[in-house]
Amino acid sequence: MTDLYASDVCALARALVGCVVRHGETAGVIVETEAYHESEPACHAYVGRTPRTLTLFGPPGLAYVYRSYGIHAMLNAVAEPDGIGAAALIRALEPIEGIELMRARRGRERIEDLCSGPGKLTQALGIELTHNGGDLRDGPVTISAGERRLEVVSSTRVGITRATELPWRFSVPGSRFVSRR
DNA sequence: CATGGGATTGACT
DNA sequence: GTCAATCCCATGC
Repeated sequence: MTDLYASDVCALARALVGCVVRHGETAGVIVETEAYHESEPACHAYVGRTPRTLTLFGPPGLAYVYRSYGIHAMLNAVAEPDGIGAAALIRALEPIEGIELMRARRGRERIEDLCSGPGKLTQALGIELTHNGGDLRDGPVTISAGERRLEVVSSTRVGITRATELPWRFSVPGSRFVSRR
């Protein structure tokens, strides 16, 4: 895992599928990710270093958490060597621990509704903007190797308006826990 | 200092 | 299918 973070952001995004995100009592297996790199305009780091994007340019293995649409927190794993702005967005999880707590935080019962989207999973795991800049190897939010080997397919990213042609979305085919529209 | 947009979600027609 | 919620911060005057 440690070496993976420093590698190419697409390789990291693909490798993260099947890994386990944990925060406190809650945890889930990653089933969907997307890669973002400073060289393409969909990435926040495209505009260069700003107060908001500082974490993206930091050392690999950090959590980059930002607020989207004024409402939702988004969890990313910073990739590539220190000084390069890139990160893998965690888009969906299969819930495995703390499911009752997730239900309470989400106000939903169906297990498919708990973590099937980037804004949903941060709410379910209780991840906030204060976790921005934290180390994913030390916590409080951690990512660790999973036990299962999952099939992974790539496709185009969703919810963006620029660089929409890049096949930088990675997901488990047929999983009922991926985000859907 | 004012403004506008966004890697989304859920409620509603 | 449409649309509002809501806030950080990048950008421009």
